[in-house]
Amino acid sequence: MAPVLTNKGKYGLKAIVHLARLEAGETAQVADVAQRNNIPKKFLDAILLDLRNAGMLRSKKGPGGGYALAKPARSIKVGAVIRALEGPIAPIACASRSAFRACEDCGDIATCPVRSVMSDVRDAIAGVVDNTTVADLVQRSIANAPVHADYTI
Amino acid sequence: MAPVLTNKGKYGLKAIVHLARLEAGETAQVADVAQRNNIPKKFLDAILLDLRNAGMLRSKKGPGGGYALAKPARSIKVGAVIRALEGPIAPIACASRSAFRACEDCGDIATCPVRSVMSDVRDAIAGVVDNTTVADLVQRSIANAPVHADYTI
DNA sequence: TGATTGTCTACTAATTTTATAGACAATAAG
DNA sequence: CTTATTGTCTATAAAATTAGTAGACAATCA
Repeated sequence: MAPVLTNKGKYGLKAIVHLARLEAGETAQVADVAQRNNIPKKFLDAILLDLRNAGMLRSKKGPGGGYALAKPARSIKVGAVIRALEGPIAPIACASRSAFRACEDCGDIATCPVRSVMSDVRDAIAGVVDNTTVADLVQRSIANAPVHADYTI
Repeated sequence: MAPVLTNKGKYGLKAIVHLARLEAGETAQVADVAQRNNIPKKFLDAILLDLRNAGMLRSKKGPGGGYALAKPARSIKVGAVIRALEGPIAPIACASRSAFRACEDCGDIATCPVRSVMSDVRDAIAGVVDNTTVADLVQRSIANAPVHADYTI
């Protein structure tokens, strides 16, 4: 299959997890997030801007500025991040709820078997990404880490 | 998201459902399958060839030739069709079982939260496409069709 | 032998992804 | 109020992928 999650979405998820791991009130600069996660800085600029415009991040310009979450990590769904950066999650437009569009080659939507199974796929994907939050991702990355990982060289 | 199911996969599914609706022993020519499903003929050539090489279809050249299923529709999984035409179903290579590949920007696969949630998505997608057969698609397209559809003008 | 139908390679066009460049805007510090 | 810093935004370009086409070739049947 064609990639569902492009670099844009991957970088965005990594970045928002990075921000979710900051202490309360703390901010991080784009350059720092980019360097620590091996993300091209200019590309990350555009990504964080999208997430900010979607209401998930807040930002501050000037010296000491940077980015932070705009709301609690547990209230930010992975699906919202992906939709903000990549658009609808449906594998094909005719199976999308938010951006339905019929195929030009489709004779009858009601009887199209491709649409039927891809609707099921859409629901299955949504079932995962809309029931997983950024807070869950933070917890998993910690849970999977070796003990004392922070203290190794 | 980037499209998961490209035209290639969509056309392939439509074509194999078309073939599954033939009567036992019957074959269909590429030109006919293409015309009836609004698929570019030359493009469909390549698609059916892929499905044939994957062992799902059999073909016969020359006058009276054509394509037919190589095995019962209930034994052909939608997932197999998609994998044959589009490759692995995982949204990202690091979450693939059949074609795993680590991201270049990834520091540690074990703690990567993106990989974690995308593995769940992969499993969710596989849960649908590997539990749906071409026979199921045929049945749905019939079940959803209006009564006597075959007799309307 | 000739018409028909699938097989296969090579190629091109269109679209999407992945960035990069550079001007601009806001803010803090001196 | 000037300067350095950091985010904002538009425009553009390179690379990769998808979508489709062209045309020669191979097998089969009448």
